[in-house]
Amino acid sequence: MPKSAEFLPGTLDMLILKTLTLGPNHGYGIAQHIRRTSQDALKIGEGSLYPALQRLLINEWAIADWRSSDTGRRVRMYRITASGKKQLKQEVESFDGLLAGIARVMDAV
Amino acid sequence: MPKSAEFLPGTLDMLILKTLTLGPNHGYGIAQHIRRTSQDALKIGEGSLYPALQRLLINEWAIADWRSSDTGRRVRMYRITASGKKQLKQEVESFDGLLAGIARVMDAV
DNA sequence: TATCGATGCATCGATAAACGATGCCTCATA
DNA sequence: TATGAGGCATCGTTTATCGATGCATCGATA
Repeated sequence: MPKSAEFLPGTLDMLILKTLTLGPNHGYGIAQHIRRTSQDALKIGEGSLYPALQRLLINEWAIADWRSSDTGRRVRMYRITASGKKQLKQEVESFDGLLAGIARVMDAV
Repeated sequence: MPKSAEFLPGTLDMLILKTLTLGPNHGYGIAQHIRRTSQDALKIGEGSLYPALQRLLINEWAIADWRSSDTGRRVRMYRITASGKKQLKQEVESFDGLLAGIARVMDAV
């Protein structure tokens, strides 16, 4: 597993993909959205964020293009693909399954 | 994170500690209990199980002693400690917090 | 005008958890 | 007597995450 379980490892891609279903977004914006929406329960560092975004691109679960303002400020906008939506659905199903399993163990008497 | 997310990384110690609150148990028995109770959702391999048990011992969240039958069959029985129960409580709280955060993100519209 | 904090990109090395494979032993049963 | 289940454990590999670092833009404020 991860270096330290700051938050649940393995769920990052899912969270990012979910965020992208709300509309195209850029890295920093995605991280902010996750942090705010989770009410600070999930703080994703940049050292986790950008590698995760690379994974999404490599697997073609998202595409990206650069937007630059006239002043030279550049932003990389990510957009979820159809394949990404399929992947998200699978990850949610798998996550829910694991969660149900964990719940059964944790509730056992 | 882990080599592959066969099940949610970071939850293994919690699951084992929880299992031990049901009574002393040995490695194989713990794994069986988790598998059965989770209805096969969680299958923990031996390459994950024994290192996890070592962690519990090192942190003194559990203690262990060998039981051998007259024939020479040996079993290592694990027992949760008071410190282990405290740790379990903390892990459950942290887990629930993360879960709530994830839920908020995944339910966002 | 200089500085500071937020925004924004990205990489690097370290860490550690989980995994599959492997090896060895006992025991019951087919 | 071979097989499969029960039982212990280790080894090497993989991989995700993390903190630190580096660089640049921008608005506000001191």
